[in-house]
Amino acid sequence: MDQPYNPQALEKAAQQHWLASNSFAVQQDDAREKFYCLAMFPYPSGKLHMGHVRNYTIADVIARFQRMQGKNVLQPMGWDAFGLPAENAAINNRVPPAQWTTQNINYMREQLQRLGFAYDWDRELATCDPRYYRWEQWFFTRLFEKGLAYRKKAEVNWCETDQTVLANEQVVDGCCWRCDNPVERREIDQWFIRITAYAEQLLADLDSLDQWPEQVRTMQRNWIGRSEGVELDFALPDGAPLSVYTTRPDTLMGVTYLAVALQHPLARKAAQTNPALAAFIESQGNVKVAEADMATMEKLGMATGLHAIHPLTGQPVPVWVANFVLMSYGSGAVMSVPGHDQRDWEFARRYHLPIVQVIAPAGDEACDLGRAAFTEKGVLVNSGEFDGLDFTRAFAAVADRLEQEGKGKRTVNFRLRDWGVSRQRYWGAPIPIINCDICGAVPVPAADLPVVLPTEVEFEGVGSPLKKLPDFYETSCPACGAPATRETDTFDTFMESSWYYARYGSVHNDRAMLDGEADYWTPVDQYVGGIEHAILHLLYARFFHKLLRDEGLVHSDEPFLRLLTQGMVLKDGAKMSKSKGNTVDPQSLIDRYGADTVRLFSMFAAPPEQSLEWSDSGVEGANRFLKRLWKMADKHAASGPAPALDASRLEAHHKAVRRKTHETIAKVSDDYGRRQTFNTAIAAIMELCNDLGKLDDEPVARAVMHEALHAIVLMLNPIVPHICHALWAILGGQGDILNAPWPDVDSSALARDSVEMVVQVNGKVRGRMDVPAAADRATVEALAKSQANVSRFLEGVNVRKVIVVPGKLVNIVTAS
RNA sequence: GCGAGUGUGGUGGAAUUGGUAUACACAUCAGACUUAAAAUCUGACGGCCGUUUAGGCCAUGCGGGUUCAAGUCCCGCCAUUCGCACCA
Repeated sequence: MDQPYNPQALEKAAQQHWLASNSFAVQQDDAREKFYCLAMFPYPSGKLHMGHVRNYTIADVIARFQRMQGKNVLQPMGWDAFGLPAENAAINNRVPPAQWTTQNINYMREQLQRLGFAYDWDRELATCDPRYYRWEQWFFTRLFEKGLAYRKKAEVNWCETDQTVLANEQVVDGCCWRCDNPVERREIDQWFIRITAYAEQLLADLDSLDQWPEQVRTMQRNWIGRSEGVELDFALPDGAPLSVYTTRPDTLMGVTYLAVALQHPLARKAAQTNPALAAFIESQGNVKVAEADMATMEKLGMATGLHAIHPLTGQPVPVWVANFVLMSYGSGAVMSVPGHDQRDWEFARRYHLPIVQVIAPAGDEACDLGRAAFTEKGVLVNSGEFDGLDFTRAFAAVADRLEQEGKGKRTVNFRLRDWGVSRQRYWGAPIPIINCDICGAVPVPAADLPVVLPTEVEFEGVGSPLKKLPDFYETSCPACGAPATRETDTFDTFMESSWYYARYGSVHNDRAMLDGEADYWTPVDQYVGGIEHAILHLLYARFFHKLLRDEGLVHSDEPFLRLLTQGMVLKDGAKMSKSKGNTVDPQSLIDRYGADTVRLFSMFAAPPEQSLEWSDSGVEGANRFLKRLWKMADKHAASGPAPALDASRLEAHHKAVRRKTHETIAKVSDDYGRRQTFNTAIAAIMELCNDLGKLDDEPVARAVMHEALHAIVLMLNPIVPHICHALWAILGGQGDILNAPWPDVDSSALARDSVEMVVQVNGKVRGRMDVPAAADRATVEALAKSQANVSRFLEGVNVRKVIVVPGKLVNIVTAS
């Protein structure tokens, strides 16, 4: 009795209770609805940062809320354990990546446990564990056998000094981040997975994801980038076709030059006999392999001296090499129409190439080719037989002509490229391929999996350690038995994060990748993670799910039914990062205020999808609220049992508090379940607490208070589970609050005798009035006009109309 | 460069379907308690004008538009954040 709020002690007690009761371990249970709640697993970088705390708190709130709805809730946790930072740490600290990673995992696991997240720790997994990645290796061999995995040459950022491939983030201003020497592009053999074969499905199924944020679906649609166009051939002097893809065949008669990528075979061939061109191509080779850099660099080109024949006019058109043409999109060559494409226009201006108008505005849009390209769709001019056609007809007419003459065909094209999964790095899952001089690339047989990554390695940062380990790479061909070499590239870490959600369901199964239990839990009902993963991770995981489905391992089309993308955590308006020196260590806050305060603040400070501005004084405010709540409940309990509530015998001011209680239950339920705006749920509970503080000590009031406190503790339990665990016991709650049912709204408590309405004159608020809830329109109107400050504005003017929004406002519109 | 967001008091934010702008909290100021401070409790708190009271005008990044009514819808800008395929 009269105990102060002691978060450190009560949080320890609650966590020990959960541990002793094995509270969060779950099994398949067909009697209840299942709910699979998942937050994106962390990379074990060292210690938790505020972004983690926010991410995992959001998911934990949802998981605990759903459990109180009576569902069978799975919430697992694991580690995205492979990746580049472990290699950097190995070089800097001379500690093997595996050891560094394991240490980090052990520390971060303790931090997560201290925050009280309701995880089924029995299902914990780490992607660097051979028991995990062996199934990924097996699955890759299945994809290989199905023709969905293949090898081709692709460009990487290469540092000649360090003899190593650099990630885009390791290239700074065109130079290596470590040795500062210029980086060059280099083509090497790499493994790819045919995501483009699933492009149509990945696009179409976005329509079914109606519980995803619209912005994420839009971004994925744009990323996939389906377009309908025409692939057509210009004829080179030797008769060979130069194939280009265009979405604007209506502008075909306006082509004044062609542009090919630096890597295009034609460019390479021309460079052999043209030293100036060779020098130009060479000079453009140090732009890093990133689309943003390609798109923002200065647009440069050079004529090859070659001309190709226009398929319809028969006229020769000059062929240029241009640094902005992407070899990876379409055929690596484009037809340029400077009159109607702004980039082509700028290039033509720079190099004095002709600009021809073939589209005229259909309406009154401005068109001045001396100032800019006209890029709208319009009506064809200067196009011979096609003159006068609009876009749709011109598209059809030109496409028909090309198809009839065998010079082109209608084509659907995607911006999406196949997924390159090879990494020339050590700390990743080995690609399970054996290279044999006789048989070529041969997948490692299932019986020989996993191909285990050696963890006792010397790590120097120059080249891959695997290439220095004959014990690892020397082997024999599984097909013919001849001496052969094991692949030393490892998988892109997106491979591991693309299917981990499914493996949690069958994490202990060492005979199969996934089983019936994984099928039971999938798809994930609620996925929570950073907005920065809106495209790549989420698209790869959607793709992988379809691959798993087509292998018969799961029986759904999509992995994540509902998605919540959380915003960044900022400090002083900037993203928290070590380099900016504006990080806040969650651990020190937990030590000082307890986990509940940290959880409460991160849920209260902003809606989950928006960025969150960190505030130390805001954390204190959250702590203050918990202290007040504790004191109020403790005082109430100390006064002995409250009398039973008799709703029919409440006075008006008691009735008002009870109405507030049930309005709050209704709002908070909606905020948790439908809106997922936890900040407004907390604000509503705070309002209710403020009202309760004004209640007197009469027995009737204590009954109202008792009902409200029970509801408050239940409603706050998902956010601050430790204090609620303790308060539940103090207030005499039945059983474990984890499993307590969510409070119900008593709709009879919501009834009102009168409502306040606003009165406007010409849209400006001029008064307020209490109106009987049952009043009809005429009564409301008359009452509004009789308000003193309203009638003042109505003197001597005619009322044109009166708008009544029942229960809200009256707007009296006067003739002006 | 392209794609997608965001912008409201001194600060974080609320306003859910076009209907009372600024809920809730932080900070600040004043009061109570205290020898004093902290903690706690109570109150004030967008700007300007008026003030005994009542009230009025302006304000949701900027400029237009639609509407009886716009933070919310439309058009055009500005600033800023995320992503751009080898960071995770």
